[in-house]
Amino acid sequence: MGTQATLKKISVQLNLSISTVSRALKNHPDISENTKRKVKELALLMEYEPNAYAVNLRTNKSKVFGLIVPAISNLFYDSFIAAVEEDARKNGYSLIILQSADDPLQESENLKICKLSRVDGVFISLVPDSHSDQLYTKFQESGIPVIFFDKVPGNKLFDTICMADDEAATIAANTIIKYKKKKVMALFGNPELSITKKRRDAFLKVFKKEKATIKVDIHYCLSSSAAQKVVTEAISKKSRPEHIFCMSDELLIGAMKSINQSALSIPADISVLAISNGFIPGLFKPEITYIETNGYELGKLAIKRMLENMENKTPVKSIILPARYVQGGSL
Amino acid sequence: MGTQATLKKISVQLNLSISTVSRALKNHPDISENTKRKVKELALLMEYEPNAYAVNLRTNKSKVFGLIVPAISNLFYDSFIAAVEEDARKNGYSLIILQSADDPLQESENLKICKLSRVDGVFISLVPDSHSDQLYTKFQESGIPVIFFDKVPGNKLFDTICMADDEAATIAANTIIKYKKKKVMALFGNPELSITKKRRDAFLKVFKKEKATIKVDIHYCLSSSAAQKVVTEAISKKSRPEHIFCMSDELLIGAMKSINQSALSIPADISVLAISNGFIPGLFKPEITYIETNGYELGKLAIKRMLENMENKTPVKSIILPARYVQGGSL
DNA sequence: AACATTTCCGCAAATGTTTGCGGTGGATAA
DNA sequence: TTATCCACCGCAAACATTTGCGGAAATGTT
Repeated sequence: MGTQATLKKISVQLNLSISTVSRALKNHPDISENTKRKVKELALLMEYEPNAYAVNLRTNKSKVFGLIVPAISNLFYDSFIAAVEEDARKNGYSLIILQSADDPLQESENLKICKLSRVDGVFISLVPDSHSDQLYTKFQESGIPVIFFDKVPGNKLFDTICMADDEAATIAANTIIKYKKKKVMALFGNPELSITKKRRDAFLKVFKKEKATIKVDIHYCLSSSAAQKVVTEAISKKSRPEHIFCMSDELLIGAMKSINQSALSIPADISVLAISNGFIPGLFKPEITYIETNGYELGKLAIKRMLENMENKTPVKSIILPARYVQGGSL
Repeated sequence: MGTQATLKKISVQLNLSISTVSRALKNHPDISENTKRKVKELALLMEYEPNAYAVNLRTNKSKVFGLIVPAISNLFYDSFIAAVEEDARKNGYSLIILQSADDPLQESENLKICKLSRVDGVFISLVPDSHSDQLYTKFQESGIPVIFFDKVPGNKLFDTICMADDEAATIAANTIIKYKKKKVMALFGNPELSITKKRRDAFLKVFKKEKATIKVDIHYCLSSSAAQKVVTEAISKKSRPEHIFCMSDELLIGAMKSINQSALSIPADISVLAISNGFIPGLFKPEITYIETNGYELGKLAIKRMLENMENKTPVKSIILPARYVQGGSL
């Protein structure tokens, strides 16, 4: 602490100016090989490390990205974060991670923290009822790229990276039809979220064509336990659903807890299909058939896009990750 | 970007000195209420925000903690991170998160990144075969607290926060004995890890007293799929185990996949007990009985300890979070 | 020998804040 | 009146780095 090496200390030792030392360490062509060597040797010896604060102040760059998610402890987000972190580090960037706890105020707070710590870019997945519009537009205006993923704003004014939500939901619906299920229970998340709307609309659109021979019951559940509750209720009735569709891992977990507590067996008594990150479905017996939403790949795309933006500002873009059908034994 | 508010700009507008503006915003007693008011008003109007880089440079503090884990995408670590993040933010700190990918080199890299970005403190869970000793001792020496959690160094020279590993393993062993299981298969993780050693030793110690009436087969598995493999092999033999113990969620998942693919039913044919974070066991049917290792609570303890260290340096301390037995239906 | 060019390096400003110290003007006390 | 004190404020250094510009010495060119 007391004896941190600085450019100045090196320069004094070698009877050079600070600027020469600085340039020597950066291989500036103005400096002779000889002094470069001497400087570098001493720098190594003194364990010199550039003071990030000073560099940041001078260059007005921090080499840090902000990453805001509703929650870290989530199978989708944690793999997303993992992917972003990997490639960020490879490119000399660090990640400040903030969680909004599904609270719009918290989210605004987090955006402000990003602003204060002057990050070079922001990744964000919005909470329901987000009202942080002015905050992130201000980022954009001041030239700091904001990349939205998963839960994105409705309009087309920003960089967004999403799953192919409609494609996934369409695949799901078509699969259900293909298996000739007539009584379908469909579990969706918070209806305020664009992701929910997209999946629901695409899902229903497919069934609209089926001339009402199929009964589709939509339920909106805000949590895993909520899903468990409605499923328990539904399967206890005599006219219980033949099939349960879950738009997320969270809902799938709730549904499966309910089914596991019942006497019903999958897929004989009731079949199950989900949109999922892929980890959870493999834990059940039988393994659940799902349409994959790959958080890791989404993260890779997001950081790639961010690095592009670091290079040179490109026009706003919407990236969509295609869906993939993974066969299990639940349907 | 071009028009960021600074102390200087405010001071020019009001015909004051920079220092007066600075002090006014900080409620320094030297400044009159009148000027304070004027300064604050203008600051608000101009949307002044202190330049973090400059503050850091001047004060030599960053209000940032580094957090290094083997992997983010992990049910234990992500809840740990979530807990730390919550309380860090409440106290004005941000979190830089780095993953070591079970690679000692990566881990050293991460420590260096923490050093370069001059974090105010470090949380770290070590990878197997970690050789970053010099790195983190250097942190300590330069007055930057390092708090180890979960996977900690063997010696007692550092702040550590762990589960009550021996207690958990002891409870597990005693439970197995209580249920009169005679052929036990025990799955442990990487034997190089102190956490594995602690759990294994405590586990075996209990059985040592049982005069060899119980057969305990220890297996070390480095991954979920490795666990799946050894379990599949074991239960296919005619003298298959009556019970499977898993020291972690990861191993439990592998074991359960194997059992689910077999015709064996739990707990009739084979019983299961795990040490777990608590999320995974609830997904199976029947729910798995487990001894809880609570990542979230561990995180709360870790950040609390860190904040204590920020206040004033206290002597090295080892904190242990007691274990809790949670009854499921698998035993 | 005079001039031009290259090679190598230092000066000083600039980034935005914090903070020790000193200074001014006015009120109060002796 | 002079000394004392307080309330209020500014000067300037310091934090460590980057970078435009200019300049001296060495080398090359006529």
